[in-house]
Amino acid sequence: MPAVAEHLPISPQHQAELLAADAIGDIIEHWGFRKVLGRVWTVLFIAAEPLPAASIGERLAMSAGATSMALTELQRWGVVKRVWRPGERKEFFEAETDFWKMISKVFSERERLLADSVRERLETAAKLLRSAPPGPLTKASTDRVERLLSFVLVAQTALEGFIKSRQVDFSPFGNLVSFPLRVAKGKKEG
Amino acid sequence: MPAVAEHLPISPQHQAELLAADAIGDIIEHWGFRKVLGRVWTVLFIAAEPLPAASIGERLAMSAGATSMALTELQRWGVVKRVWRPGERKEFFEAETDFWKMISKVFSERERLLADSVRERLETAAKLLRSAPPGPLTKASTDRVERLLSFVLVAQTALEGFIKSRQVDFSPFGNLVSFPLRVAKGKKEG
DNA sequence: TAGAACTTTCAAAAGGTTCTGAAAGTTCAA
DNA sequence: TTGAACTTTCAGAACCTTTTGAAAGTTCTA
Repeated sequence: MPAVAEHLPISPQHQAELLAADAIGDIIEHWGFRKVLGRVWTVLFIAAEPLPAASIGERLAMSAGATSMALTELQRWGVVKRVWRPGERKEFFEAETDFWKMISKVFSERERLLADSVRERLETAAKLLRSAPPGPLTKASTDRVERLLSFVLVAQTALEGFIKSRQVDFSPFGNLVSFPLRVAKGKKEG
Repeated sequence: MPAVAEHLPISPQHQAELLAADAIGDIIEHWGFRKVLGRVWTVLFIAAEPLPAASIGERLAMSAGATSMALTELQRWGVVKRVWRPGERKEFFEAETDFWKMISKVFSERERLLADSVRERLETAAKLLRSAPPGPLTKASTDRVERLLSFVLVAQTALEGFIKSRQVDFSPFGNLVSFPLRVAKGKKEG
C-alpha cells in the first residue's frame, strides 16, 4: 500500500457522499467539534443503513484508529448508535436521525458549561471591582463588567428557553443589547 | 527585558480586567474568532474610555505586532473604532458597545457565508445522486441528502428572520428536525 | 487454550494556527 | 528633508490540535 493518496475513479454516489460529508463537517466544526465527526456522522446518515467501522474509514480515507476515536466520540454525544447484527463478528454503526435531539443535547451539555464558566468569572471580576480600591474610572469599569454579566445571564436564559420551547425571543435583551451608553460623558483625561 | 513572563503584583482592577477579558475571549473563540480578539475588545469595553494600542498590549502582555493585527481585525468587524485625540500623536481605540450591532454583523456576514457554501455543496450532492446511476440504496441516500438540504434551508431562513426580528421560531422545523424516519422499512440487505 | 478477527489506545509525527520581533512603512513637527 | 514616534507587515518560532500506525486489548470460534 503506497503512502500517497490514491486517486481512483470515484463513483457519483461516493462523490456526492464526500461533498455532503465535508459540507456538514464545516458546520460541525463551526460548532466546536472536529470536522471528522461531522463527516463520519454524515456518511452514516447518507448510507441510510448501518455500516461497519472499516467501511466508514475506507470511504473517508481514515485510519482505523481515527475511525474508532470518531465513533466513540459520536456515541458519547448520542448522535451515533452501535448496532448488533446477528451473525456478524464486527460492530455496525448508524446515525441518529433526530436533529432536534442532537441539537438540544449539545446545547444543554456543552453550551451550558461554557456559559456557566463565563458567568462565574464575570461575577468574580465584578466582585473584585466593587469591593476594591476607588479610582477615577473604577465605577465606569464596574458598570461595564456588570453589563457583560447581564448579557450573559439573559443569553443563558434565552438558550434554555430555546431548548424547551424551540423558540428564542431576544426581545428581553431590549436596551441591554442595544444601548447608546453615554461614554464617560463630560469627562476628559490625560 | 527578560524573556520569561514577569509576575509583578497585579492590582484588583487589572485582575478583574484579565478575568473578564479571558471569559469573553472564550465566548468569542466559540464563535470562531481568535480568543485574543475577544480579550482586546473586552479590555476596551471595560476601560470605558479610548486606549492607545500600546496600553492594550501592555495590559494583555501582547507584542505590538499582535496588538496591531487584533485591532485591525476588530475594526474590520466594526466592533472597535479608531478615535482621534487632538494633540495626540498616537491613535486611540474604543469598543463598540451595541451588542446587537455586533451580533447581527457577524451573523449576516460570516454565518451567511458558511450557510451558502454548505447549501451549494449539498445541492450538488443531491443533483449527483438524482441524475446518476441506480443502485439498491441510491434512492434512500438521495432522500437523506435532500433532508440535510431542507434542514440547512430552514436554518438559514430562521437565522435571517432572527437578525430582522430578534426572534427565532424553530417551530417551522416541525417534523423536519424531529422525525422517526422509517429506516429502510421492510427492506433487508446482505 | 490458541489464534483469528476486530477494536481501542497512545506516543510520535504531521499539520495548522497564532504570536513574536525586527524591519519596513507612515506620519508629523521642525 | 530629517528624524522621532508610532504602526504595520511577515517570516520564522512557538504552540496547539489532529492523525497515524503499531502494539495491546478484547471477543469469539474451534
